[in-house]
Amino acid sequence: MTYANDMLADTALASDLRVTVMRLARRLRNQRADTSLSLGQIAALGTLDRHGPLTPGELAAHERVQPPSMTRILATLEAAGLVTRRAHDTDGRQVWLEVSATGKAMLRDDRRRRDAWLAQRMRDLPAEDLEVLRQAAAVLDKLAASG
Amino acid sequence: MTYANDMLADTALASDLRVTVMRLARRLRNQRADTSLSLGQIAALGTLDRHGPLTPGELAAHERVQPPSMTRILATLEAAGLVTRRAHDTDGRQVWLEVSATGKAMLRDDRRRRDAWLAQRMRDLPAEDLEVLRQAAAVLDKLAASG
DNA sequence: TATTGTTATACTCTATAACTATA
DNA sequence: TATAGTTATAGAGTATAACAATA
Repeated sequence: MTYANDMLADTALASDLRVTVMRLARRLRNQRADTSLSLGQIAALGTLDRHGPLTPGELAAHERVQPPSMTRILATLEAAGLVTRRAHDTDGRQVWLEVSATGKAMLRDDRRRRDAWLAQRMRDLPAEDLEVLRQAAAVLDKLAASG
Repeated sequence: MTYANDMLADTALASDLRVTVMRLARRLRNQRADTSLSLGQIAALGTLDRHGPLTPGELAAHERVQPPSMTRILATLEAAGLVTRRAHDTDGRQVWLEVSATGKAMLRDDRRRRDAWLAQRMRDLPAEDLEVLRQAAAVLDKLAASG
């Protein structure tokens, strides 16, 4: 196959890559820790952990859900002791949400299990494949961030 | 942590790669053609297209949903003229499902749009990055298929 | 009696609309 | 009046349980 910077070839590669990425993502998704939390709940918890204290409205915007949906998600997370709320400094209508120590531990555990699954499979790869993955991680990141 | 150094490095790479793959998959997923079909409906149609004539039960097993859920999905796909059914040869209880010409055209269009989005972004990458992606596609495929 | 597929019904998740409290 | 968050209610989507037709 002589690819060069041929547009047709790029489209074929894009097609292959898309199918491959989606397939691997499906495997990784199914590998989630067997907690009682839903995917949306885990996602909200993760976002709150990464982006520091947020108000319910900000968190809803981040997760691309409507405020009432976030209210429900938060009710579950608070009942499980994973998220705490504290008063806003200046605005009595708003609230600040934070991930509790329990919540942080849960996220760490969730990530650890997912990483372990992938790392286990990577151990079966030859060294040159690992080198390819190292370089690919950066390039895939560019793609995900672009546009 | 009593990991060997290379094992630690692999775990870190696994973590990076997992986050990256999931992020790109999310972008690709959101890039779907703006049809009235849901993700589950598109997935069922695609599976039926790839794996030839299937019975509702077989298709449900493939998609990891329960038979009643598949019944509902099929009702929508048939109403839209994307799937047809025909009598089983020997077993009167079973039915064979097939993707109609309209359904095949819809799938082609859906794939074309997704490929176009990714290919467009790949055009902004330097040649050496494309070479990395070419090699990575094969390696990622191994990972997705393993275990 | 077992199996394939459908219908009946319930649960989860998310949405829009209406409400309460602060600004 | 406008905004942040919650409560009320409705619409997808999938599940289990019960049922009809066939093996």
